Amino acid sequence: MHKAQVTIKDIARELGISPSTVSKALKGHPDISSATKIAVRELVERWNYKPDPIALSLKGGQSKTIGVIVPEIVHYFFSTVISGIEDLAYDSGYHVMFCQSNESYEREVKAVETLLSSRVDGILISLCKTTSNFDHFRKITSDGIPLVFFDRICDEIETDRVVVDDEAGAFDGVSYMIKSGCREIIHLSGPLNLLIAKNRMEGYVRALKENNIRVKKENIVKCDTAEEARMVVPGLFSRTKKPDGIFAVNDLTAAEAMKTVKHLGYKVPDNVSFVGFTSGMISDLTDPALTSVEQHGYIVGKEAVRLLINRIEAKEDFPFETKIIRTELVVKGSTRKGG
Amino acid sequence: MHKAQVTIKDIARELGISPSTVSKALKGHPDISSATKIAVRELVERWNYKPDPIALSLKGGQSKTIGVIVPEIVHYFFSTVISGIEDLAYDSGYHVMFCQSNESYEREVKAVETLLSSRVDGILISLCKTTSNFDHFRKITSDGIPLVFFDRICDEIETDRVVVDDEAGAFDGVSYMIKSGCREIIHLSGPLNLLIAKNRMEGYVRALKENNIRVKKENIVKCDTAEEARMVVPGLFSRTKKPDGIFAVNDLTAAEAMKTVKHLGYKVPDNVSFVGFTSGMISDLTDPALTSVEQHGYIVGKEAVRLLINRIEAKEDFPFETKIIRTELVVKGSTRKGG
DNA sequence: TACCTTACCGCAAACGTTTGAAATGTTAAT
DNA sequence: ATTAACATTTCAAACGTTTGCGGTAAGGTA
Repeated sequence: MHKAQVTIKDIARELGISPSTVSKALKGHPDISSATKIAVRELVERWNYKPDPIALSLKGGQSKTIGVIVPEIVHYFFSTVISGIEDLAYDSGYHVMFCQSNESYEREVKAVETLLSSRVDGILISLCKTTSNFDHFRKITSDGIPLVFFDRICDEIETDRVVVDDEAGAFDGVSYMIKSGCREIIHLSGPLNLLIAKNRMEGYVRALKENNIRVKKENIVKCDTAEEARMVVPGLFSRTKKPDGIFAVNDLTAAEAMKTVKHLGYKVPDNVSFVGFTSGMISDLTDPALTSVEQHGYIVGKEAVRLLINRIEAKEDFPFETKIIRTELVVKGSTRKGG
Repeated sequence: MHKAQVTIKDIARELGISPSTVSKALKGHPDISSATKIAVRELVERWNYKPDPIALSLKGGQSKTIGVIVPEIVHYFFSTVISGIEDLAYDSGYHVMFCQSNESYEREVKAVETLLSSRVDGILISLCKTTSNFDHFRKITSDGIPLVFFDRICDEIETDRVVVDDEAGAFDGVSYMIKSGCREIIHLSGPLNLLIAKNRMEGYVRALKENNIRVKKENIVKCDTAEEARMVVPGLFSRTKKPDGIFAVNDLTAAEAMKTVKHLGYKVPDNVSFVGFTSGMISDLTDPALTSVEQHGYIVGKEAVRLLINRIEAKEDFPFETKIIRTELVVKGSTRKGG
C-alpha cells in the first residue's frame, strides 16, 4: 500500500557511500569533503528526502510535540488561543496534539493520560469548569513534563501560567457602564471555583466600590449559559428596583440576556446596557452589537507556547512565571456613550 | 530535567530477565511461563510502564497519527467536525494533528507539506475557498498516503469523500420558505468554484423551479461574509420588487443580513423570512432565532475518520466511496409557519 | 546411554538516524 | 624509507520495541 519514503540509506546506497557520511554531509560536518556534500545535497533534493521525524524523536528523546487540553473548541476564545498556539508551535518546530475535555473532569483526566502516554514534551491546559481535584496535573509535573496553565489556571500547582487580566477587564467594563449612567448593574457570573469567574466578579465589585455604589449580594447571580439566561433574567426585571445594566461573564450569556430583555420590552442600551466578555464573533451578531472585553486569545496562545518551549528547552531550573495579558474594552452599541 | 520514562529494559533489569522476554510476556506469548508473565505484569503495573509510541512507530512503520486540514476552527461547523474526528480517532488508537489553512492557498500547501513530513498515516482535508490548483493533493496520493476530503471536496482527485447533501439541504430550506408564502427569494451565495456553494445554489434553483417560480439571475448574489452582507443587502431592498425571503449560504451571513433588514424597518419573519446554513450557535443568537439547515458536522467528522482508517488499514485496494450525510432543516423563528 | 520433547528464555536484527571513535588513504616532513 | 599529520570515510552503538530463531535444561522414551 504505502510507497516507502526515501531514507538516508537509499541515498547512501545510490551514492555508494555509508549512511553516516550522508548524515554528516547534510549537517555540514567539517569532516566531509565538499564534493561529497554537493553530491548528497543534489540527490537529496532530487529525491526529495526528508528525515523521518519518528527516528529523530527516538534518537533525541524528544517527540517535538506539545499537548493541549481545552474545554471546548467551539468557543471563540479557545479557537483563537489554539490559532496562537499552532502558529508559534509550528514556527518553533513543534507539533501540536489537541484534546477537548468537554467540560468533563473524567475526560480531562483521560486527556492527560493520552498526552502523557504519547510522550509529549510539554502540556498546555485550560481547566474544565468542574475540575477540583488536581492529582492528574501533579502526575504531569512529577513525570518531569513541563506544564503551563492558561486562562483557567490552577493555583494549587506551581507552574508557568498565562492569564488574562480578568479583574481589570471586568473593572473597565463595569466602570464604563457606570460612567455612562448605570447605577443598578447585575453581574451574571460563572462558577466561583473557577478563578477567572472569581476575578471577573471581583473586578465588578471594585468598580462599584470605587464609584461609591453599594454592592448588593442579590445583584451577583450565577448564570453563565444561554439556557440559564433565559431562566434567570426575567426574574431580575420583576424586582422593584429594575436593573439598568448587565455585565455577563461571557458573550453568549450576555447575548441571550439581551435578547430576553428586549423581549420584555426594554430598549438596549437606552433602558439597559450590556457588557460581555470575550469580544468574539458573537459580539457583532447581537442587535445592537455587544460592548465586550477583548481577551486577546491569540496572544494568550502564543505566550503560553513561548513559556512552555522555554521550559522544555531549558538546561536548568529557573523560577516560574505568570504572564498577564491585558484586556481591552471594545465599545460597541450595547452601552450608552460614556461620560 | 526530564525524568526518564520507564522502559522495557528497566523492567527486564529489575527482574533479571531479558527485554525480549518482557515484551513477549506482555503480549501473552505462549513461550513465556505464567510465573514470569505474572511477575512482569505486576512490575509493569507498579512502575506504570507504558510502551513508547515513538519506538512502536519506528518499528511498525506507522505513526498512528492522522493529519487534518481545515479552513478555520473558529467556525462552528468545523469545530463540530473536529470533535467527531477526535473522538473516533482516539477511540481507534490514532492521534490527530490539526492545521488551519485560514482560507489561504499558500498555507494549505504548507500544511500538506508539514503533515507529509510528519509521516502521518493519512490525511483529512476540507478545501480552502481559494484553492484551484490541486498538485499538493496529488503529491499526497502519489506518496501513497490515503486521503479523504470532507465537506469542501475536490472532484478532480479520486479519493474517498464525505459530503453534506448541500443540494437537498438548500432545496428543503427554500421549499419551506416557498410553502410559507415567500415568492421573491434572494440567494446569498458563496464563490461558485466551491462545490458546496454551487450545490446549495442548485438546490435553491430546483426549489424555485419545482414550485414554478421563475429563477432570476439578479436574485443570486455572491455574498458570504458579514461585511459583504452589510454592503449588499440594502441594495436588494431598494429594488422595485422587494424580497420576501433570503436564503444565505451560511449562518453568519444570514444573521448579518437579518440585522440589516431589521434596521431597514422590515419585520422578520412577517415581511422577510430568513434561512441559513449550518445551524450552529449563531442560529440561536439572532432575534428571532434563525431557521437553518443542520449539517451534522460531528457525523461528518466521524465518517471521514472511518473511511480514512479503513483505507489506512486495508491490505489491498478497493473502490473509493463517497459518503453523503443527510441534512435536516431546523425550523426556528426566522420563517413563517409553513403551509 | 543416546536421543527426542517440551517448556522456557535470550540473541540479534530490524526500524531511521546520529555521533564519537576507529580505520583508511594521502601527503609531506624527517 | 619511515613516520607524522591530516583529510576523508566507515564502524558501531544507541534510542525502545518486536520477533524469528537458536539455545538450554529438565524430563521422558527407547
